[in-house]
Amino acid sequence: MKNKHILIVDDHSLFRTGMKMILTQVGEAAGISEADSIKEAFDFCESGVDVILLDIHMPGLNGIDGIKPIREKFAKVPIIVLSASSEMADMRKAKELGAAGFMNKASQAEEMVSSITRVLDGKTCFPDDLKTVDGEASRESLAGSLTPRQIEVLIYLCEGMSNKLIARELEMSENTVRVHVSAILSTLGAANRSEAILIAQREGITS
Amino acid sequence: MKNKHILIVDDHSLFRTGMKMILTQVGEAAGISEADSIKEAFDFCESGVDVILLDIHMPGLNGIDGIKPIREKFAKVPIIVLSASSEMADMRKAKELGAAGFMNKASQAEEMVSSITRVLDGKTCFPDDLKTVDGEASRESLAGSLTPRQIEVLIYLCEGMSNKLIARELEMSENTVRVHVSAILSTLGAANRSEAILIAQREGITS
DNA sequence: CTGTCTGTAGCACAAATAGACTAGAGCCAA
DNA sequence: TTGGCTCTAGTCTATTTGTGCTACAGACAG
Repeated sequence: MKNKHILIVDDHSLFRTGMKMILTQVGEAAGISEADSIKEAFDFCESGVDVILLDIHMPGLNGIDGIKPIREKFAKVPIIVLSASSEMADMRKAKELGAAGFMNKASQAEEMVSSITRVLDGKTCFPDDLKTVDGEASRESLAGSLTPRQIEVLIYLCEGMSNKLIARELEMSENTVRVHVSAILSTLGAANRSEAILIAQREGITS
Repeated sequence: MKNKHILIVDDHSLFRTGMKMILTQVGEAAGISEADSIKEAFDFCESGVDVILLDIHMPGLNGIDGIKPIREKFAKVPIIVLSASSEMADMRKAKELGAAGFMNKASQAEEMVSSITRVLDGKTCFPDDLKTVDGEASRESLAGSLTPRQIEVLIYLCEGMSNKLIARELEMSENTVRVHVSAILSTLGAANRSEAILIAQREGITS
């Protein structure tokens, strides 16, 4: 775990602190960064990290929907999904979307460290129960049919921001934001941005 | 906080670790114990603690269900309820059951420490919305400052409906809907209807 | 190499939204 | 009865939003 940079993405600062403690004590990681949202996580990814610990339940855009855009933009960085509830559905979804591992927040510290080590070694790490991703294939999530950039826009959209503000935030023109928003509305089947927020939330974003 | 014994009850070991870190760094507490269930918490109570930090969501006996028995057996020990979700219902329930405080797990460390200090001083500590006592008056924070008609409009607003649709639904002119929506935005401190939806959801106004 | 997809951005137009006004009708408490 | 509040409805702007186009560059697959 030496010379590795770890990014912890969780909206609970105390969890981040606890995680950081464990890692500094045991792992001698080169660096540990903390982000409290997908949005912020992107910024850290830009400056380079070796593994991401991503909480699955966060306000705004769900962690599970954050996997895809991160994977596509920073393909080399493995993601370990964290969850408080060991729901099979969450695990399977995380695996399908390209996560490298899945950890329950209630796990023992040693267990977590070994999982992270495994993933840093290029392996994957899922609970035993998850043997196969069998034919059922679970219905495609709506977020899955959005492009990475659209999801980024959706993140800000879901915070109630105007097109102008989103444009400033993502450093693109307002026109471009509109194109993305239009595409999002069409994909989600929403009549307006308010409905888009509600649909995004219903599809697992605030649950 | 000196000479005080703090008990952390949470099934997530990392959260306990993070909490413990914060407390040892800042608080010079005399002792910090960790329990991962209500059952175990009882054992620690026997040997005497000064305040209990109790997670509301735990496997087995729920935290919220654990408040009452602990209060009855160890009436002197104040309980601060911890939750990942700042649900108004949870807060209210915790208060009714005799908790001395309520903290969101996503709070900043300083905020948590000051909450604990308050409670150790014999005070209570609930989020502002709930601070005004009187049971039913507590809910009246934001929703109470809206007129009945405004709340009706807000309900449809929160379904993502346009002014035109709301007007049709409530059988009033679109102009009137606008007046109500304007008043709602102003009262809630929202910049636009999307923000109004988010605020209304957070405050539990429409639930 | 040739499409296709994605992200970017522009233009134009219609619709929706937000804010600042005025103003009347009805209700209720001081 | 008066004053205040709510609900209603209107006008008038200014801004935002949503849609339909075109266009180009980069990535990627066939």
